[in-house]
Amino acid sequence: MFRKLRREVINLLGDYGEERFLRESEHAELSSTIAFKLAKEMRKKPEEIAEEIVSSLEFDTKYIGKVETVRGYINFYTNAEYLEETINKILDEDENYGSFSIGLDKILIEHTSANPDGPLHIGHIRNSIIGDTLARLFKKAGVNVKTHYYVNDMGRQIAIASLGFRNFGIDKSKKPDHAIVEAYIKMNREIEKNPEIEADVDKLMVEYEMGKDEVVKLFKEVVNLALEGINQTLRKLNVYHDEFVWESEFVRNGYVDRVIEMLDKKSMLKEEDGALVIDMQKLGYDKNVVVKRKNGTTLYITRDLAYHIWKNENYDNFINVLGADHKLIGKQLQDIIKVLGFKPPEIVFFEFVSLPEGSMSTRRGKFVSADELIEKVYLEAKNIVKDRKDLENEEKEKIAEAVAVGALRYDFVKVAPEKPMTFDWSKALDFKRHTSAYIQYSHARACSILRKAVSDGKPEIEFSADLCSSMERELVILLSKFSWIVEKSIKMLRPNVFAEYLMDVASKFNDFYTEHPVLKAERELMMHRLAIVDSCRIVLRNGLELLGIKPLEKM
RNA sequence: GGGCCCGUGGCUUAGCAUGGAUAAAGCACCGGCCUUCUAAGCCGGGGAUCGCGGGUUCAAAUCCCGCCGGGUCCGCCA
Repeated sequence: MFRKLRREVINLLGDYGEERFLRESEHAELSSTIAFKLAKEMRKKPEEIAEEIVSSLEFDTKYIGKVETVRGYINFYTNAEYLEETINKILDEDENYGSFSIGLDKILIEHTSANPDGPLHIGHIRNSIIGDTLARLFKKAGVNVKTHYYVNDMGRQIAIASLGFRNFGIDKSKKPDHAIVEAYIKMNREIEKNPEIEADVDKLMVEYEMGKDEVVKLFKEVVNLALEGINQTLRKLNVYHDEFVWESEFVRNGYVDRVIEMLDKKSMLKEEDGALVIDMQKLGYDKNVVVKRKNGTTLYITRDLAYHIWKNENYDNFINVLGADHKLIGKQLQDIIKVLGFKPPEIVFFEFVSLPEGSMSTRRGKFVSADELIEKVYLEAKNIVKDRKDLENEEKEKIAEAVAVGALRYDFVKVAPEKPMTFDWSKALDFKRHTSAYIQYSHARACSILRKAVSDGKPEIEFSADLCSSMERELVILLSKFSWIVEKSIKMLRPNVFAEYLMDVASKFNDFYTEHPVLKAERELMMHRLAIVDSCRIVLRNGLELLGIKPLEKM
């Protein structure tokens, strides 16, 4: 609805309707600052220009109720019809409320893609949560979204993990990713003590690339075990991938050779110390990029280039979610893909999650695993509901689970991707304001009122704009912004924008809740307020689902 | 050394894309609100030279330049 309102304001302003001068503000639904911009060239005061613009407008509008000028600002306010249509649309569309079409056909989002050498840690899940939330937002915007986990099965890490697996075996009683990482850490220590083992690692990598049966079998076993564990963790977090694409596929299916041919045709290749490199100086970089080692094997970038050629052949748009440590290689990838005449991926970079004692390292076993975090948060949530007498045990467990996953997802999604985060247990275990529990709680409160209305035999609802208090009006306008915020989040590739919005809705709903008794109100007022409560419930529920958080009806 | 990112009350953040109206929240702290739809809630209070310095502008947390502090990258690793 708000998108419609914006369009109406833009059309009404005509030549003055440039989007960049339109603001959402606390003073009005929308205001334009165009008069300030024109003041200089027209050599007039902004106040006068604003007045002139407003008096020249030809009102033939549906949702604009009032236009005012205040010291140069042109302020637009909505009318009763806008409020009524908003509520009716929400109630009518229900689970589809907020859906719209942003005009993109299909998109591929690649995220998480952690090396399959151990469990996901809290840095990886920042990637997963940003990627999964973006995927949900794009779906809401009518885009056909597919998600990929790019499996780095050819890396040195995997060779080391495989070597560890072969030498020491694994503890089969443990979750497979945790078992693999033990072998991996142990093998790394072994290599530190005896650096000559590096040669075995190299040999293994060559053999895997050449496709030696026994080595392929070994790598696949290790990678599959790690992925099995990783996928269990992701499913707990409500993170889903449509496909797991293995790097080695691109070596085996000829794409890697094709990329090297293409690069050669563009005269981008040269030899350096027996290795094949891309001449990056041509693209303005200091150092060249090796695509084939002296021993004939390929590198990560070679396979990644091949993967992106494949993406170009199968999708129109693609987004990668990557840690900020990949900024350089990400930019190189984009530039090389462009030179080859293909479309580069858009990349969402997120900064690191560090521990208070410093950065994490899988190799040294210095990390907080996602599983450990989920478990601790779950136990804390369970501790809060344990004394409740109105809930069955099974229900308490479900609530604790949903609260735990929500707390985690919200903690990570609410922070802008470019901000570095330092992990803090006390904050992770907090369920007060500014957490998903607050939003879930608001939703549960709305459900509770509606449940009671039904059991009291007063289920009729009917919104009436005339009965709106100023607080209710504000709340309804906020509800009307749902799809607009989804659009904004997608355009900026910042899911935290949507997370913030939903918190606002919850907060305004709680304000409404304390100030406006619903079931004790007179019949008409009650029907009116029930309509607002139901609309809030729908917006909160749809919003939580967009964040991959389970809406709870009781908690 | 060079590139990129971050720096907003004691702590954690929003706002920065597209400059605009008294800088917005949470945690912590102090004080109030459960015979009334769930207190995982609500209300009130104190607390900010928006890292520092310059510039552009009628107007800068937001744009530009310099500096300081922190992070990160600059592998025939991924």
